[in-house]
Amino acid sequence: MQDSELNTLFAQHDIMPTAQRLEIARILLGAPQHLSAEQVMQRMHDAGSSVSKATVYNTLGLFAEKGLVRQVIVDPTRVFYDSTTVPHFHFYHVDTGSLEDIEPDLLPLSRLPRAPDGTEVCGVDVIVRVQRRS
Amino acid sequence: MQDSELNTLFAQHDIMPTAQRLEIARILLGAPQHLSAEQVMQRMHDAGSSVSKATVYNTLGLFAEKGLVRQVIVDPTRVFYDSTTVPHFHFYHVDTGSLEDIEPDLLPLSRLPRAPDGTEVCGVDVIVRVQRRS
DNA sequence: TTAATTGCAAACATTTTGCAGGTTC
DNA sequence: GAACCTGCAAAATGTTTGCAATTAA
Repeated sequence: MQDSELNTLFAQHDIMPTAQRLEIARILLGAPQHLSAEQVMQRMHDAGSSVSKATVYNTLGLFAEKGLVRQVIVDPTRVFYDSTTVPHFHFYHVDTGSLEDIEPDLLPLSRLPRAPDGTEVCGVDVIVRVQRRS
Repeated sequence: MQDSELNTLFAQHDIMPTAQRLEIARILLGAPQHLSAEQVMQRMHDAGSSVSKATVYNTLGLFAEKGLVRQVIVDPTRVFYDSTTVPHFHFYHVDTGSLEDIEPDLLPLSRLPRAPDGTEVCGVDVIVRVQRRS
């Protein structure tokens, strides 16, 4: 992804571009993937970039709030950030702690139930937990 | 639920019955509900029972492992324990942090995708997040 | 008596926050 | 110069663990 694209994306999502945010976006949005905050930090460190832990957490939180990435909650011990924001579902490999996208047409969620009175749906998560076959 | 029932249930799930475990089971299994560890502790405290935090956490973990209750992971800040173990799905009220069961026939998940090679499905979680209508 | 459970406090891991210093418009 | 961002360290949160004392088979 080019920096010009990223800048457009940031503008569309009302995010002020800074060096650290662009760096984090380059890592996370470079491919369809699911990374935890720690994994993002690790990759930045590997790439020789120096960003503080607080900034990584705050930036990922900001990205999620602004709709640039999606949080995936499958494990009480850490949040994953998903670079794919179009609706789709996940396999969660409980042995490895990794996420895998499910092709949307493989899991037809034909109709959603009506939301309870006074509420509206703001997200649907489907997680199929899988383990190594015994 | 009667103590004799609970004892049978414990035996079926290979759980050694102790006073604290029965107490926790009475609270959690008394109705279809979704409680966090802290909520269980609160209820025990309200009922005048004294059980340590560690025992509550360890007991809930044990119940989940033995299949007596189900963990529901919807919020990175806490795990809920669901007294209903038959397959079903959830509304999660993001405003209140509470869970509500979805009637199974209202959400037809007709066919699951095949699990990735070498893996088998060990659980399916569907969470419909809802918020107060704006 | 031997194994298992409990309770307390301390440890843990992830995430958030307060605040001083720096950057951007 | 006003508003915002960054980074460090400290705090907060939910959960787990080590270990001595207790309880159960």
